[in-house]
Amino acid sequence: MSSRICELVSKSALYHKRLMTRMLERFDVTYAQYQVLKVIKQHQPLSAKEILVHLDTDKATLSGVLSRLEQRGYIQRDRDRSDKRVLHVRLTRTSSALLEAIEVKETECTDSLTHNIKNRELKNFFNVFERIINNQLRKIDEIEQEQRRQSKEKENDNDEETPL
Amino acid sequence: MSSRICELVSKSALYHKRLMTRMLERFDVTYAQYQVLKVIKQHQPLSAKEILVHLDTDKATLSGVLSRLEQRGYIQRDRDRSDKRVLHVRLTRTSSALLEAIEVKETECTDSLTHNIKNRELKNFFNVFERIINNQLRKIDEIEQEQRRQSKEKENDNDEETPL
DNA sequence: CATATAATGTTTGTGTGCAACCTAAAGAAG
DNA sequence: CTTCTTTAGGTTGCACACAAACATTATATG
Repeated sequence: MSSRICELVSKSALYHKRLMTRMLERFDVTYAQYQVLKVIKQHQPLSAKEILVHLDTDKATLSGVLSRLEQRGYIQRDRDRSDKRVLHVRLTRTSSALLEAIEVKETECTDSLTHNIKNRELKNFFNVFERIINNQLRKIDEIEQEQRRQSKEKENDNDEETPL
Repeated sequence: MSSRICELVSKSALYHKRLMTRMLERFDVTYAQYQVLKVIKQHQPLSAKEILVHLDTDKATLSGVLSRLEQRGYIQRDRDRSDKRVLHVRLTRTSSALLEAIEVKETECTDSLTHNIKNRELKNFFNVFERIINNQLRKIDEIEQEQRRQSKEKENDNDEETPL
């Protein structure tokens, strides 16, 4: 029965991505790009690191997405003058207008997901879902610690063979 | 509020994939590969097309995964003698044994997701989730039809310019 | 039989997702 | 000032998602 959760979550995430991709097709923007653009819009100007805080993705992935967005003229990347490591990312006029149009379509899509679901049902749904997600996080932690222990043991074994 | 669904679904799917990836790390198998192996185990021997029925993925992706699985000696691919287009895919001894071990770990992971959730709560959760997924599918259909109408119109426009 | 069409897989190209490594700049310690 | 460490971001390599084009083999149809 528990494995049913994984099926539903995976399937639903797949469909969500598919829906967004279809919706974004005619705007010629990918879902990942749109998510980044939204964050930029809400907080611009901001650095790459700040974008990451809002997105649960990876800096390597983000770097690629930003490159493509800049190439297409959707964003501007400038270095900070006092600290030349950090970026200042902001939208261009083109993308600001584009985002307005997309956001309308997006709410249309997300709203359609709940039209036959009562408020009370939804509330319980969220409640259980959040507990499940916490369980996921806990289990991930548990496994990562397990791995760390094992690799530390291996490291110690190596130290014995090749000491300082 | 509806957009909260998308957040939770995306986040949970991400965590699920992360959990499975961590769990599979020491078996040196990716999550996609494991999913394919599981389907093969349950129905072997079977064709690539039949694998796709059980997986909601793409034939191009599957082709790559199967190549890698074959390279590592986890599966065997033979052509059907009477219809040389179709494959007969089956596990090797190595992977059969491996799968047994992995499946134990997997149930351990999935079971941990529900340990603090009552049966009734879970039942309601599934019920709502399934309705949401249906709504997702409906909306995807709606958008795909919209796109088809638009591309058909464009096609007609082209026909007027370049008739037979 | 010959040609058109359909079915099964593979290949190719673009965009992620993610780990591992690299660079340049900033800060800290001596 | 010099060296060590940390930080922001970029690059590389591998696997996958997915669209589109392709090859091969079957099948339908004239």
